[in-house]
Formats: sequence, structure tokens, C-alpha cells
Amino acid sequence: MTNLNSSEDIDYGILDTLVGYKLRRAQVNIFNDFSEHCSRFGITPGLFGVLSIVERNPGLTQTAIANALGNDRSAMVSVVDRLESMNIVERKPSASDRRSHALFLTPHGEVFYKELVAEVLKHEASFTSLLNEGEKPLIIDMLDRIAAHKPAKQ
Amino acid sequence: MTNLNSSEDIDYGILDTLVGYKLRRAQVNIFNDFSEHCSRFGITPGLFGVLSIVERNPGLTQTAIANALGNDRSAMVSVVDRLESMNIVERKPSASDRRSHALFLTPHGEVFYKELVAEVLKHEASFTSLLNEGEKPLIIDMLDRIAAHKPAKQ
DNA sequence: TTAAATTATTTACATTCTTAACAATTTTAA
DNA sequence: TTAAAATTGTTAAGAATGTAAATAATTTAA
Repeated sequence: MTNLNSSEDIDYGILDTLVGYKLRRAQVNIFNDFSEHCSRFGITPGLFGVLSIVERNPGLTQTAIANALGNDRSAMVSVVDRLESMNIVERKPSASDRRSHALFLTPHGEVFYKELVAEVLKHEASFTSLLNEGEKPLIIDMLDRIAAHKPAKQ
Repeated sequence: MTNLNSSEDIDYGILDTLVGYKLRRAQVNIFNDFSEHCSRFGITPGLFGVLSIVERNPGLTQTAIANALGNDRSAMVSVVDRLESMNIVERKPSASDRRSHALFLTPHGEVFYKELVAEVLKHEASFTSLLNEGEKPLIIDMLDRIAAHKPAKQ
């Protein structure tokens, strides 16, 4: 077989040198695997992020969680609606501010989250096995730098 | 100011250890900066990927390009439509297969792409400056591993 | 105490991705 | 050679995600 137009024959040019492109390809792949692992839970990467913050920081408002995750406030509404309909999270009136909702895991949510984390850790281990000694903390450090970088507008 | 609910007070829990989460945050940030740099060209990261492949591999079919970039071929249609409407890319009938279109940069597309790459390289340099000696090839290598990993279905 | 800011929410919209279907064409197999 | 299967570009529909603007309720600041 002559392999015409197969991806092995492709010259990626500058793409092969761009961190942004490589990040994208890696992120898509790892997110797809995450979603496969967690499909039986009905949980996407985005939902898992919210759950993780709520579990470790019970009582936060929706806006605080959105800020923590770099999301827009308005996007939280449907996410929390969904998690509430799954009986995983509940909105409670905030004691200090009657405009806002404090978010908590429900008792079922606590159990659910523990099982979910076990699955997420399997997924993570599968990818971490690709990294050599010391590489995981290093890539996380580099990714933190890239995520925090705010270049001056020009 | 007591900084109530500011992101500094947030416990990210397991998220802080997940390569997938860190990848996501880094990727969103670098893509936003890419888009800002290239907004005057009307080019998104996705369009730039297609242009880069076409420039280095003139005459490829839409499906071959989609495969190279990990996209679905149906998504190529509107992308190529857009690039054609910008007079950057043109579809030509394939000599060997009357079902397919061979893609090429137009003469204007060649000039356009050169200017675009100059801007992309400025963007890239801004982020590469965050990485120490030897870290860029290393992160690209790690990202390649993560992007290529196909865990066995379980 | 008024004016400004913030919260959650709704709505609308643009993107992006998937999936399925289709006609035209090519490839494969009988 | 011919019939069946696969491939190409395309269209259409639906889901997911992100963004932006507007609103009422409430809080904060002047």
C-alpha cells in the first residue's frame, strides 16, 4: 500500500514547533479519554471541575466557583442546574448575601464524587504512565506558567 | 480587603494534580492570546492549522487535511468555504479523483500566510519566553506523547 | 439615602463538534 | 465485467460551550 495522503506523509511545518498547537492536540486527546472514563457517571471535564471545587470549598457562591475555574458566571447556571437535577449538588441560600447561592454536595453527591474520583485517577494514571521520573511535576509547572501568562497588549 | 472568595483562597484539590485540567487552562490561555494576535487577519487557531498544512502540502484533499489535524471531514467544508471567500485558498479539481478537491494557497494566500506567520511567531515567542533552556523541546515531546496515547478500551 | 456595583439568571448568538444522510465516484470482490 | 462496498464532499440537525447583554434583587459606597 502506497499510503497516499496518510498523515505520516504530511509536513506539519510550523505547527510542529508551536506549543499552542501541541497543547491543543494533547488536550483534546486527554479530554476525550476523560469523557469515556466518566461517561457512565454522566460527568464531563467541566462538570468535574465544578464538583472538585465544591467538594473542597463547600459554601462557595456560583460566581466564586466560576472565577476559580476561569469560566463565565452565566455559564454556571446550567451547570449547577444539571448537577442539582442529578442530586449531586444543592444550592442553599447564602447566610451573608441574599443575592447569592451557596453550593454544597448532597449526601449522595459525596458518595458519587468519591467513586468518580477513583475513575478519574485511573484515567490520570494511564496518561501519567507516559511521563518519566520527574516529568509530571515539571509539565504541570510549565502549564501553570503558560496558563498564568498575561502578555501586555500591544 | 479580606479577599473573601477570591481565587487565592480556593482549594483546588485534585484538580491541581491533573494533567488534563492543567492542559485545559494552559490551552485556553494560549489560544486566547493567539486569537488576539491574529484577529486583524480574521484567523483563528483552527484556520491557521489548515493554512499551515495547505502551504506545506499543496494539492492535498480536504479529507487528508482533516485527518492530519484530527478533525472531521465534514467540518472542513465551512472552513475551506471561509478561506476561499477570503481569497486565501482555492479548491481545484483533483486530477486523480473526481470526487475530491485539491487545495492550494492562492497567490494572495501565499503573501497573507507569510505575514500571518510573522505574527504567530511573535505570539509564540511571548509564551516561549516563559520556558527555560531545553524546556520547549521537552514540553513538546511530552505533549506529543499525550496526544498520541490511545489507552486500551476497558 | 441615593448611586453604583454585584449576584444569579435569562436570552440570544456564534462556534465548534458530532452524527447521519446523500449523490457522485472510486475501489474491491465475486 | 459487474455488483457491492467504501470514499469524497456536502448538507442538515443537534449538542456543547462560550460570550454578551439585559434584568430584578440585593448589597456596597459615596
